[in-house]
Amino acid sequence: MMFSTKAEYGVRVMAHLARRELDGAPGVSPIALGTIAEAEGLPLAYLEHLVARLRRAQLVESRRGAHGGYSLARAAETITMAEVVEALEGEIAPIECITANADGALVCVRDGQPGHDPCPTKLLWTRVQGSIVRTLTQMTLADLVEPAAKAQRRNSAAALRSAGTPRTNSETATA
Amino acid sequence: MMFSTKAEYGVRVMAHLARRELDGAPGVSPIALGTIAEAEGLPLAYLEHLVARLRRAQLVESRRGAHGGYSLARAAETITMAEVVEALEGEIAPIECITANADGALVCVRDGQPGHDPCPTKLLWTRVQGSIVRTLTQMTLADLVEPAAKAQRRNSAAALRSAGTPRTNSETATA
DNA sequence: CGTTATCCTACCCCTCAGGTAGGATTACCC
DNA sequence: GGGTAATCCTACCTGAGGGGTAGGATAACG
Repeated sequence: MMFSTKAEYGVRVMAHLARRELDGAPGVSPIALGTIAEAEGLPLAYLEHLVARLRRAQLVESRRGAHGGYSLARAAETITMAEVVEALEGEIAPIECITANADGALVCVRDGQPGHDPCPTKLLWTRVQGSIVRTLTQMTLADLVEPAAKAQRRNSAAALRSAGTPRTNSETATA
Repeated sequence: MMFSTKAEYGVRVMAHLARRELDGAPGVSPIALGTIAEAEGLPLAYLEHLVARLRRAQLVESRRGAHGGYSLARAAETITMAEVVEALEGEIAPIECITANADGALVCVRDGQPGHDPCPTKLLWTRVQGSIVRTLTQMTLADLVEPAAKAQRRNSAAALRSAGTPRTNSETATA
């Protein structure tokens, strides 16, 4: 596996927060981490570390003390999965030598040594990196949660209006 | 970094073999690993492990004894980078729970537990996996080596025919 | 003031990446 | 056939990092 469980668990926490934000009142009370840990079946003490990264990246906000907890720092539609994964895992790069300088240009650390062409393999890794980052950037937290929330609304409200909601294309799993 | 140096080094070995195949006579003597190790500045003993994986995946062929070495098992145009990376790193999956069953369909190991929707995050990881595999599959070893070989021919033969070779699009680095 | 939560620091175990070492085997060449 | 140059194979080592635990300090309710 290429991403650790940091990304997996952390994304689940973010999804949990986003889902709550769709259901409940918008600015209402934050969710305690213990609640999320229990619901997702993940160890609380470990989630604390992950959520600390999310907080430092200003993706979640915290309220301390009794009735404290976490909530999204911004609307789910404005949070890209690239931000989330990067906050959890660190910079996204397929291998060490590929890095992205300020805005998007991919460079190989061995560039500028005129002796040899930049590693001929650079072409490969830059493409891989580009495709990963593009995929992660195109998808927002809201995209992740929407289908589930829609299904839930369909179940709980039992077809208040059975037709009409336009089909989003976000469930067509890319094979 | 998401791929280890196994992928990085191994790809460089494959590129080295492919480049030699373009230059020299096609079916000529194989290249000793020591030669490659020296040229690429990589430890021989470690490359032996990597090339063993490539051999088991039938991507390279070996000849033992004096004047032995390695050569590509197939033409570079028919070897996709997905094969190479997978031989070196094992199955390509962004996280543990996502795997690809026989032919391309991506499944989450937690699918089929009807209690909860398959992890809502599945949508994210399947997309990431898809984009990585797609990128890796679309590119062949020949694509990697062609630009370098072209530049080299341009330098050494000093414009035998200065025009005519149709432009391949493989150098447009995706930003 | 007690309770409930976030915060922070330190530690721990185990796997695996990354590499070394040393020998067995095979094939060429003189 | 014997030296020699290569692949092959197994075992081992070391450090870093993943995946947690533990315990307490701090803050906000009531």
